[in-house]
Formats: sequence, C-alpha cells, structure tokens
Amino acid sequence: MCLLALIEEEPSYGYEMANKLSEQGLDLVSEGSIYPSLSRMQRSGLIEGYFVEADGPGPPRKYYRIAKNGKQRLKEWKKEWEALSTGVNLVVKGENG
Amino acid sequence: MCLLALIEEEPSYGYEMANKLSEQGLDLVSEGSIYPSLSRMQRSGLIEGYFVEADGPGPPRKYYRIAKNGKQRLKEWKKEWEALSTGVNLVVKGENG
DNA sequence: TCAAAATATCTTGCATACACAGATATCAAA
DNA sequence: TTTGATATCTGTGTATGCAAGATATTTTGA
Repeated sequence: MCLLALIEEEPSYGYEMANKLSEQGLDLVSEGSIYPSLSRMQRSGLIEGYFVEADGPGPPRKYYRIAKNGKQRLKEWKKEWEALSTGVNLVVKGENG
Repeated sequence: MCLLALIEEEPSYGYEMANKLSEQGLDLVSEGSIYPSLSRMQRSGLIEGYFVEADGPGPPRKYYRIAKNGKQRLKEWKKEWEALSTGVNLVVKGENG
C-alpha cells in the first residue's frame, strides 16, 4: 500500500522508494521486499513500469506509474488500513469491553 | 501484540479474545491464527496458561496471563507499532519528500 | 430421551510474504 | 583501472496466516 501511495503522488522507482520509506522510519522495508512487491503489482495490473535513463551513475531506472486499477485498489487499502490501525489502537490503549 | 495487550489488561482465553478483537473491527484475526500464536507466545515465555472450568456450556477454558518477559516485549511492540503506524500515515497522507 | 446449538480448543495443509544475503549491471570519479 | 555510488533482481529459509475440519463439553428444547 505504501508503495502504491508513493507512486500515486508521483511516479518513482524501487531504489528511490526504499529511501523515501526509510526516511519515514519504515526501514524494515528492504529491497528484497520492494522489488518482488513491485513486480507483483505490475503483473496484477495495479501499476505500469517503464525505463528511464539515469542522469547520474547507475543503470536505467525502472519507473512505475499508477494504473486505474491501482487507484481503486489504493482507495480500498487505505480504508482497510484505517480500520486496522483504529482497531489496533483501541486494543493497545485498553479501550475495549 | 494485540493478544498480549488484551491479556495484560486482564487474563483471557482464545475464544474470548477472538470475539473482543472482532468487536474492534479486527475480524481478520481468526482462530486459526490465534491459537497457534498463543501457543508460540507461551512457548517463548511471554504468557502463562492455566485451565479454568467454564461456567456455561463448553469444555475448560485455557486462560492466559501475561508474564514478566511479556510485559517487556509488549512495551517494545507498542513502540514499534507507534513508529510503523506513524510512518505509514505520513506516506498514505502524502507528507513525504 | 435425544438431537441440536453454543461454547471452546487444537491440528493439518496450503499458500505466500518477507528478510537476508548475494549476484549483477552501469557509470563517474579518483 | 579500481573504487564507489547507483540500481535491480533472485534464491533460500523461516514465519505466518488462513481455511477447514476434528474434537470435546454442556445447555436447551423438541
């Protein structure tokens, strides 16, 4: 979901997304998770990939943009995340019967 | 973490915890996940189990109370959850570089 | 009396996700 | 020409989650 959310804001590539997530404290998400996840999302039609030559050093970057299905899926995922995090917060803060 | 948090508040048993979590909208957590998870936590010393006869129908209930290691672990998990949910919320709300 | 329903736990089988580690490729700078 | 930064991808082991079903006990009601 986070990868999709980043891509929705603006197209990006794996390496850059790993760094962005890491900046937000989500450094548990390593490249070994990100690349397979991006591949899966492309295969299932949530995102579209295209290559862009790097301006600096390094091989071509595989950029991804969000697809129509991806926008829909992201909306659902956000709702699910909302419900999940709300529920978890209620439980860990001890507000339950 | 949610199971531990429930048990810390007051000792409980799997079936009851499943219902409590479900009330908070966490009905993704089915019994097929809860019982193995409780067993693992007992095996690793985070919680302690004991049997209590049911007052209504049904077989004896396996109650769990939190152990010393469990309290410590729960504190860590809460901190991790805090960092994770904060990070995810920043990303899905589009507040990143 | 006997069947059904509610309560409660546990196990097996399957799929999948992920982290870790390492392989690979490209280009710039020293 | 070697090092370092950038960038992607893959293989392996482990953990985990769920669905589904087996099992047990007691109450309720037909």
